[in-house]
Amino acid sequence: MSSTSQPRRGNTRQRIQDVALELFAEQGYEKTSLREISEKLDVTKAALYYHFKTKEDILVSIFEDLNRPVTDVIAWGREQPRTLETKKEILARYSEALTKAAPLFRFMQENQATVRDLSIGATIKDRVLGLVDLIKDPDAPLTDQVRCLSAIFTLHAGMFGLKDIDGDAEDKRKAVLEVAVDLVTRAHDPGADR
Amino acid sequence: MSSTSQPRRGNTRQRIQDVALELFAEQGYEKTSLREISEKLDVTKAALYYHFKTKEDILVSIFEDLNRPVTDVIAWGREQPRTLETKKEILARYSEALTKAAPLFRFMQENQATVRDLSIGATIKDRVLGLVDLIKDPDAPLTDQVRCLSAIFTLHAGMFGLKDIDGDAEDKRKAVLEVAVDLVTRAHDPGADR
Amino acid sequence: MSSTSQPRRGNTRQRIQDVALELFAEQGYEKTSLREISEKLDVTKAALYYHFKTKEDILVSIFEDLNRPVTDVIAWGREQPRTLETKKEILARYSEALTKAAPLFRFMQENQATVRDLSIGATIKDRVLGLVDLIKDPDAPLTDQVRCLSAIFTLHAGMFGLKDIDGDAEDKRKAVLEVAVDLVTRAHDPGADR
Amino acid sequence: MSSTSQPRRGNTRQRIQDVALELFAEQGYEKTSLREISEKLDVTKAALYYHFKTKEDILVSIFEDLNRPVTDVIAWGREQPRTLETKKEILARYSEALTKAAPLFRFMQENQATVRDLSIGATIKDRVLGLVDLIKDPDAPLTDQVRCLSAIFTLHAGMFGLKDIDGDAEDKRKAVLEVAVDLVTRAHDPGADR
DNA sequence: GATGAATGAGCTTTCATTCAT
DNA sequence: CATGAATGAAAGCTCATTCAT
Repeated sequence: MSSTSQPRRGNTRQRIQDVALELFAEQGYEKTSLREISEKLDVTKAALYYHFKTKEDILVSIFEDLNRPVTDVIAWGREQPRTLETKKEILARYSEALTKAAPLFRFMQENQATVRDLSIGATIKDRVLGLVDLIKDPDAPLTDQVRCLSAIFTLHAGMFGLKDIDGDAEDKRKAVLEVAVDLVTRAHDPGADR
Repeated sequence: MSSTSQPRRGNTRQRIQDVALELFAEQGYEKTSLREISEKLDVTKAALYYHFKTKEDILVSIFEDLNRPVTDVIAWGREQPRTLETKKEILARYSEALTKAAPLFRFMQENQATVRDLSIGATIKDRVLGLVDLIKDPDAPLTDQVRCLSAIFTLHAGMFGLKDIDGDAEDKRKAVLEVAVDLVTRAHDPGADR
Repeated sequence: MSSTSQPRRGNTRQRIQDVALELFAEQGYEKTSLREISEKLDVTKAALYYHFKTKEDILVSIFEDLNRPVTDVIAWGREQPRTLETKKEILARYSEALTKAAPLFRFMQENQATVRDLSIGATIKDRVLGLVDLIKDPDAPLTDQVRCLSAIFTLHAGMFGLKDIDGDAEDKRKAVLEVAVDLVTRAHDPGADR
Repeated sequence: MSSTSQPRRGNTRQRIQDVALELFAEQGYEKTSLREISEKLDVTKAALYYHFKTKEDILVSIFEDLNRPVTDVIAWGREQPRTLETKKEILARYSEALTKAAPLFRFMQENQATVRDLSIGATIKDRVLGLVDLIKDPDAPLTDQVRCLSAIFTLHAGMFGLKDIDGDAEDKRKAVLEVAVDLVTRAHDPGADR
């Protein structure tokens, strides 16, 4: 009586999150139905409702779990002096955080319209804005402010836009980080090399 | 004779496209129903089907109309010498094209997951790749290739990521373009100032 | 100015009937839409409404045109003496009428449920009953009455049920007729060869 | 505890099949909507989709359940010697099978055009052809092959074509069977009484 | 003799969600 | 810890039909 069936431990909640994220990232949030998730898990739809209150709640819980590292980076950044060194370190940590929870961030990137008016929407926006604020100087020339924004978006873009360039994944990540760091450096210390 | 039950003018097709794009951009493709579109136009859903074969077809038709300028930029770029001047001009033209059809590109940015497996998905990917190819040198160091990618994505990001920075819209556009040009310049002529 | 387009004569009504019957027989009445008919004819749906009042009206008109021969057979039969010779002749004429308007009768055979509550439904039933009445003797033993019914249905079945038997179409028709005649003969003159 | 809002018994699936078959037979497949079925059952349309994947699936499930006896007759026939006795027995068993699932077969008879391109279409054709093959000799004269076909169609026709002849239902069935047997007998042993 | 534009009703299907067991 | 059965709402889509031009 202990064969064929699933690993009967209390890890169902986790499994739901895993499968859900996989499908959300692959197909988008709206196009993924609870039926699909439950079938892939070989449980009933009702089982999902035992573990989560709504479909949105599944996504929120995933987000809350995986977004922690990013929150941490921001929290950490807020307590550091606003030096160039700090900014570089923020980028490095953010890059790493993104990489670790790549499927979630890919999902968020590709489902902005959906995510925007879900409850996490505001959170996400705040997060990115918080990051940018740590890096850019509101009194700097517009161009330099754009550079900082661009640095963050470069990290984002680096996660998906490089599939068609060949090279080792880690190498690519480093190159992306380097470009971002470069942008922020130029923004931080304008005139340095122009 | 200009009131109640407006006299079926011949511009319905255009009006459908306008309203649809507006709603698609605002709420996302999936969350915009044909009922919503038709109600806003004060026609029946069936009327939409007189003008378009499917919901997707509405989007495709909008895309085909508004994407033309971008196609043109790529076509033009392909026939120019691959000089730095050309690259700058491409960025400038692309920036302008994006601005002119901002709602469409905002929509595409925020609905990537959806758009990906619609029929226009491939077209879009090709378009961006085509642009990047015009700008980057496949034999350049990875970092410089990333710079080119980053330049394009900076233009994209500039359309929505700057709402929280104040300043005149046109000023911002120029700043964004300047950063993009700078990135490409550094990629084109590496070592210049490092 | 007289090339590419359709044979611009006033034969549209006829062409509609032809195409409609073809599609009705092929796909069934309900599954054939007016859009399909009009597209195949390269006219608009509205054009169909110029020539016919409703979809049903198209079918009715076809029926009225093609059913005439059968009506004639019955009318003729009613004025003949009720001899075996007459019955044989009725079967022969009916067989011929069926063959000539095969698509219509195939259609009616395969769409009984539909046709039943169309306005022609009653007509059709009357027609078959009328035929059977000409052939069977209401006072004959049940078995012989069934033989007469069977004779008629054999003619019907012969139109479609023989596709998997090989042989010349006309040969098959004759064989079918022979069996039908035989059935009626046995019913007419019971005990003859038993 | 037996009134209002009946206590969701476990027989809903069966009830759906019953009501569906009733309506399909009465009005035809296309003209019967799921709304109609669900209203007659006092459940929602969505409930139907809990039990069946599609409208077609409802029909298929009915067919699979009720067609079994016919399949059995053919299977049985295939293992018997091809004697006249066997053939008679096949007809008898087939007649009985038809009678027991009369509504289904009435439906199939009257909705051939519809059923033809549903997934059961091929099955049905094979079934009739299988039966005919058990009875007719492919080397016999064409007329005798027709007799066999006619025998089978006589059984079919007997189910609906006799409503206007009075007499006890079982008597009529026997008469029909007798005529069919007679046809096959004459086909099996040609020349006997001609 | 036809078309262009539209409608109203209806269809099959899908979805997130609920709740008694 | 989960299921079986069901719901209410809505979606995308198709159809026969109408009517001014």
